[in-house]
Amino acid sequence: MSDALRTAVSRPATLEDVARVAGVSRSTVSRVINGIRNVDLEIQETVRQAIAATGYVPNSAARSLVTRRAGSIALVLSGVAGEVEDEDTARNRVLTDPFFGRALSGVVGALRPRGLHPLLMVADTAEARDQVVGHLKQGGADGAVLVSTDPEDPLPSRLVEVGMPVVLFARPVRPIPISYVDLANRDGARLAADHLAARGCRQVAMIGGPAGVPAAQDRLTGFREAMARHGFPYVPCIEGDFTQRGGELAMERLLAENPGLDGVFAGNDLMAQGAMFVLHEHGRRIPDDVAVIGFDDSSAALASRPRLTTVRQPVEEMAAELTRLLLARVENPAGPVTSVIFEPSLVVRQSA
Amino acid sequence: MSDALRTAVSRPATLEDVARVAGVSRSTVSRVINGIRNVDLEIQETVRQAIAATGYVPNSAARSLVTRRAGSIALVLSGVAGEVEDEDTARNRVLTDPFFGRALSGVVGALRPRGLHPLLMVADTAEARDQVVGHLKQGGADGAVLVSTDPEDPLPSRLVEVGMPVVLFARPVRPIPISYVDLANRDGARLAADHLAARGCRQVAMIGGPAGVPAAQDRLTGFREAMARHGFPYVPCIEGDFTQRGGELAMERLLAENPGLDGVFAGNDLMAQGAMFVLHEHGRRIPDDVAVIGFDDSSAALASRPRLTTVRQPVEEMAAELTRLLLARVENPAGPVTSVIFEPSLVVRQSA
DNA sequence: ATGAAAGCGCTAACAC
DNA sequence: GTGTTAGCGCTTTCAT
Repeated sequence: MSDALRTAVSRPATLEDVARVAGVSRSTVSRVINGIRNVDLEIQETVRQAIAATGYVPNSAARSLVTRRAGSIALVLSGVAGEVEDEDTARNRVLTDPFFGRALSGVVGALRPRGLHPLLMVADTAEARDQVVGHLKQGGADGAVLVSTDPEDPLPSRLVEVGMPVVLFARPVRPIPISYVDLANRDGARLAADHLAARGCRQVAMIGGPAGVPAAQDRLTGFREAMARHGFPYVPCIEGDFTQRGGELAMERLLAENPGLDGVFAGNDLMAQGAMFVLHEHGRRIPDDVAVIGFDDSSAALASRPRLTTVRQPVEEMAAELTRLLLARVENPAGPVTSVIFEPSLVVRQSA
Repeated sequence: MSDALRTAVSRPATLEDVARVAGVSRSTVSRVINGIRNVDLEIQETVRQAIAATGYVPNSAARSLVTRRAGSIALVLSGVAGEVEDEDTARNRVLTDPFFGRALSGVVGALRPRGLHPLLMVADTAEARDQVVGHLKQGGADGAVLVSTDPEDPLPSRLVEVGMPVVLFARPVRPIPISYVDLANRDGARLAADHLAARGCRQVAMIGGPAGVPAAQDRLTGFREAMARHGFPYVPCIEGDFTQRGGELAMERLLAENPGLDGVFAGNDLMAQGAMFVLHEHGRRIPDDVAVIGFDDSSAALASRPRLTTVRQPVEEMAAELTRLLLARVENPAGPVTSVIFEPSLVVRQSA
């Protein structure tokens, strides 16, 4: 094989190669590729053929270097504060959470039409957070969708400070200039309360999420407010940690303290599922003895028996909208900070 | 603000800036950053200070352009052939599958020490597959970890053909030169068979995975072989699709055809869970009337009552090893093609 | 041990 | 409408 030919085979084609084959200049080829008008139609065709003939694919590094666009965005899972668990277990739990899968699906769906893909980053330690910030500052991604499980997570503000386009899934604890999507959590809790009240429950309790999480607070507040309107001024609540096990523990305590309980509202489906297991163990029939309502409408809701009545959170749509918010910010970093609040709905199944 | 200062503030520092501040040349700074020896210790220190002072972060596009390394790898979920479902639903199902979360966790864990992050790509349509191939050829990633749900998926061979470093989760249907990790599925099935036989089950059946999937075939073969050794030459099997719903459907049929059934082995936990629901509905006690064994040891196994006895697949470790296999190939594309087979173990809980 | 200089492949002024 | 040219920020010979 001649040296010339060998080179032609092994080295990926460049714009220069295409230009030579088409008999035009680099710029013209570049224009055709980037869909810029002002190019003669015949020449366009010639160029296209040359591209096909050479098997040319634009080099993204070269393009990024000059456009200053990475052409990818980061999906950051942050604040996985592991106190008891080790790092691997914590990461595992978050990535296995059905909520995460749905969010991911929404992000991927919104990115697809633009030909983009998310860079997945897990920032569960201080070191990992630094790495994430570094990676983004390097231009590793054009922006970040942040899903933070820890309300005290410092990452959102840090990223905003360095001028990165960032958006947040859920309202930040402290007000910072950042776009976000969230659910009308109080409305969701009200839906649950109304349903329980309408069923005739007279002694209801709640299994709440971690006290520091705004969404958990809102759900508790909303639930208590609505129950108060129904004539039940006091609703006991035990704090859970959004895991099934947490739901089990909370339910045990709730049952011990309120044996006459006939309704439970859990801050998410996983905890509701745990609660149902415990109720079952204690011989309570669901929904006849105790009605149970969850939150999220995750896969866990359908994968439990009886099927879980739950407050649906349109996670996929929320994540998709959030991604579009980010993309808008990447296009125009000086644009307005927006937030979009979604409305929950009650999905009535068998548990209440 | 003066023009000069404004520039200094807004524009990220470059190697040149650092060099000027440190009073050395670009090359020297580059050497320090890349940890190349042959640099005077004092100068190294000066350079480090200059880096800190300027807040310099290397530009990854520029680096990639010259090194021809993207510094990221792709995690491709492929072959999500949706015939009944629409695209969104299919993507959702895969991303929400507990198996996926565990695999992702393993990949992330293996990448972290190298400071790398996975680019997540879902290739569920022919168009999406082209996009993935294009992205990789562009240099969007240095290699790909492929998790393929469809045995007929053309992506593995395509990627291998274009010379991309690729590795596969699970043995390819047709032999192609590709590194992979897999589980000793037949051994796993044998574990289940032995346990069921030891319990005294006399009429067992299986809910298999899709017939075209090698792992599903191996589990069926292994189960039948082992049961035959225990004196049960024929084991009925209904094919499921690895979803809970599929498990329910299969169990209904199995029960209709074999009312005297006292043991069921399901190809994965999700189907086992569905089977348990159906058995429960039909008044069968688990494990007293019918013993049930799943496969995977996914989160579903713990999230069911009774807790599922299952064949554990060390997905996280497998994914981590797979990632290391890929990294090795990226380092040395001419290196050997390797496959690593992991051993399953039986996790005995309550269902059998 | 350090510096000078040549690109990597592309886009975007700018000129024609 | 098309070509010429000047970089983008970095690594890497090659001199020194």
